[in-house]
Amino acid sequence: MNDRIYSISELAKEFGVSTRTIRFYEEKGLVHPRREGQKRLFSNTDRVRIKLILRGKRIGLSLAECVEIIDMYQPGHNNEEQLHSLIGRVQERRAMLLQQKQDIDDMLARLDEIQSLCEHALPGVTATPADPKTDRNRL
Amino acid sequence: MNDRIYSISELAKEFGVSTRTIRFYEEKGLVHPRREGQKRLFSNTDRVRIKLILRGKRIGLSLAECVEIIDMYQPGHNNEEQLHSLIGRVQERRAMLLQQKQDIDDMLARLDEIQSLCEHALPGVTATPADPKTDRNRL
DNA sequence: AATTACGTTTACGTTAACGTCAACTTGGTG
DNA sequence: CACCAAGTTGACGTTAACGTAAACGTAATT
Repeated sequence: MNDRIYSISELAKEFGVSTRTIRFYEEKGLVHPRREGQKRLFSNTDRVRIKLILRGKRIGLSLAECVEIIDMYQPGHNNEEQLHSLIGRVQERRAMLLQQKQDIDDMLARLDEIQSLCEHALPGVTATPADPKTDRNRL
Repeated sequence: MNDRIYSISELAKEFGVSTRTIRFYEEKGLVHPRREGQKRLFSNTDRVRIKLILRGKRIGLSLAECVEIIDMYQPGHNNEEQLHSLIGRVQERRAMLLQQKQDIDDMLARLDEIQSLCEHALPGVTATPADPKTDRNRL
């Protein structure tokens, strides 16, 4: 059941953040490590939450927004009224994410243009051989 | 050639930001409105730049990062050395954007799960009839 | 006993991206 | 003219998300 425990520096290293950051997340109630004396003991649940937070941050969500999404479905809180409002929030989020994907595609298109301009302006056209896995110009 | 001029409040309204925000963007050198006495006169170029900035912000870029992308290709600055480093930066950006798309897809998947859980927990399963244009569960 | 590694708390500092407010100018309108 | 709407320039305030530094605890190693 992957019930390892993790030290703070272990997680900090795994995710490439400072220990200060993780302590900050605890202050904000984003994770709830147990204590052994003073030492924090992080569960795998905590670890996953951190992972989700960082994923949210990468797409520009605030910490508050990350938590909102992470904690959206708390089983037990299942009153019919609440479920419907939850579905509403899910829909809103979905719309925002789709907008973001559109924005990203627009930017990728711009980058393609720029790169193309660069390569035309270069003497020996040294176009990287186009890795088929990532080539956005392929058919 | 779409060479209208725009007032600050006109642009503020169009993009749903405050005039303060636009003045702030000028302070930071993101736009360069001409002046008629004191009044700022925004060109269509300025308008497009603001649009691009807001697009960048939606996906979590800082203003500095937005400018970096917007101003990436300045024709004239075309020294071979610089073109290559520019292509490098373009590649980095592309990688980040692809990572973001992945993150967004992961989140959309989570949202799908949550919604599914909600709907199963509801008495009359009132699943919205699934618009085929946006239904992420379709085959 | 001293050093090293890892951890802790407390507290103040920092940066970005604006918001807010006050005091002023300018261009029309009744 | 009196007045209002829209604009201007400072200048200070604010929030989020950490960074940084000081001063200390604990456990293992030398």
